[in-house]
Amino acid sequence: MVIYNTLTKKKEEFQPINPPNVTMYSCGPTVYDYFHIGNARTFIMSDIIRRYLEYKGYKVTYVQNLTDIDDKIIKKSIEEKISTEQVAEKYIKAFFEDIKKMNVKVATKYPKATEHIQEMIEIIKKLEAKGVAYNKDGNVFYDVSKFPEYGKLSGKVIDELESGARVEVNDEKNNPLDFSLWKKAKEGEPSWDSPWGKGRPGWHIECSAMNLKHLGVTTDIHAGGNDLIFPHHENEIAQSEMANEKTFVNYWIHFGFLNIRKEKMSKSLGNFFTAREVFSKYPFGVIRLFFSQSHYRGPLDYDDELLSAAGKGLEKINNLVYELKKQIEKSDDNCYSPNINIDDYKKTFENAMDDDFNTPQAVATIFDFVRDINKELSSNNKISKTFVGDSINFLKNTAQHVLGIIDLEKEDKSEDIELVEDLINILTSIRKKAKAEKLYAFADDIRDRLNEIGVILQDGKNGTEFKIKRKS
RNA sequence: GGCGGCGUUGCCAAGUGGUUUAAGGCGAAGGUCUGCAAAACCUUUAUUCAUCGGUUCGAAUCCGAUCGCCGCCUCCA
Repeated sequence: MVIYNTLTKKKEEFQPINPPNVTMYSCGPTVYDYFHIGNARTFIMSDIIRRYLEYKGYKVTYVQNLTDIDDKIIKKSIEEKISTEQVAEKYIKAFFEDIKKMNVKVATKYPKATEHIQEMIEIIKKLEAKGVAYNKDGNVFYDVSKFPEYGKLSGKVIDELESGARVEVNDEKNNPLDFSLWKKAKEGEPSWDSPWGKGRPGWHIECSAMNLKHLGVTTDIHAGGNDLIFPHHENEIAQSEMANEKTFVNYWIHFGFLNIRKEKMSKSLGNFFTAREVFSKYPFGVIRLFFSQSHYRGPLDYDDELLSAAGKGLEKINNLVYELKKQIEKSDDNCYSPNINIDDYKKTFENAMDDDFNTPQAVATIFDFVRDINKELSSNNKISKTFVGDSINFLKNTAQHVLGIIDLEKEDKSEDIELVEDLINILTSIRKKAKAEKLYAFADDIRDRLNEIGVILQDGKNGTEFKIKRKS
């Protein structure tokens, strides 16, 4: 399996430090607001990578942090006249609701910044002792010039950054590129005691601390959006590698942006949709399929037309799932067994995913499979039970467990459903009589009205079948 | 100004030296099935990969130039 590593700008063979264990860190949200659908893309693609590693048999420790103290949270708490804790609590709750809707697997741990203040202080102390950090009246900064490899992730050169047009001016820093490790508390702000006085941590230090505590000195995989490469991840490397004197992360994975009309979706541009709006409009399978149909590193345009195209595609997969589930009940192993080797599809799927998580190709394999199975289904009445079972398992292992676009268990029948089915059967038998007497208008009326409430009637060779259209 | 990415059919999107006269999805056209539909299946839908040059026996894939689009360098997934 190869992974494209931002650090080396190359695809590299994936070699975990301690197989079959894999440690993976995914940059989580700052909980000051609902996250948008662009954030959702990185959370979902990160989830798919994690799921595929598990599919491959790795034991993944997957950590996603929650940034629950920072400038934006403080700003929000002032605006809403509530505490920063209350702001964080509200949006952490929303975060969990949202990722559940997105069918994102729960991480091993969701550490919070405010629960790691002591660990952060320890790292800063180390950096200070090594002369890499300096204290200016209670503000502690990292001296970028002391880390010779600064810029190795982003490909930036310190000298050129300094002459650039957009470097922040801050009189307290020795060098404009130096960044905050510890921020001195301002009047009324939440703060913690530290050797440098009351204050709160800078943004980057939390990830260094949580990685160290929950995943160890060197992490196998660290993932996040493209915009975190610089300065966030660059700074994490600088802090961690200076403090620990070991490689911080072996494989850096970065996700492309979700754009709107070719422009980056962002809070500041105001061109965003929250994940919760989008996920209440489309089922998770549609959105996850949409994301899976393009590569994680590339940009992707958000567009309702494209979402509904993905919806049609998903329906195709779900139709087959429905058909297979029906078949398995009535078939046995005396039935015809198609000359199709499901392992071939499995291999193709794995080859695609092994190549830097090429989900578009993996999805293409699933569609090939769907077409080929449908072909068998349309030319043969009954397929052997083993084959149907294997087909279901293929879809379960790929589309469900790895991509998370379908859910085979979801349709488990309840008693109410049985009653509904009996009622529909009564209606279809009445309709059958009407058709026999060529009362087509009457028959169509039954079909149309059932269709309106989501019950689809389909007349086939063996009589009328029905399916209940799933809402999500 | 520095750094990086991208430009493939009507739309989305894989492919990055020969197995590709370019996968898959959506759309469109025709057909099978049907009382009519729906679903499903079959056929068709890029001799061409922004443009122009070059390297090579061979390029969408490598090199150079040009045009266009986007991102990072400030919080940002």
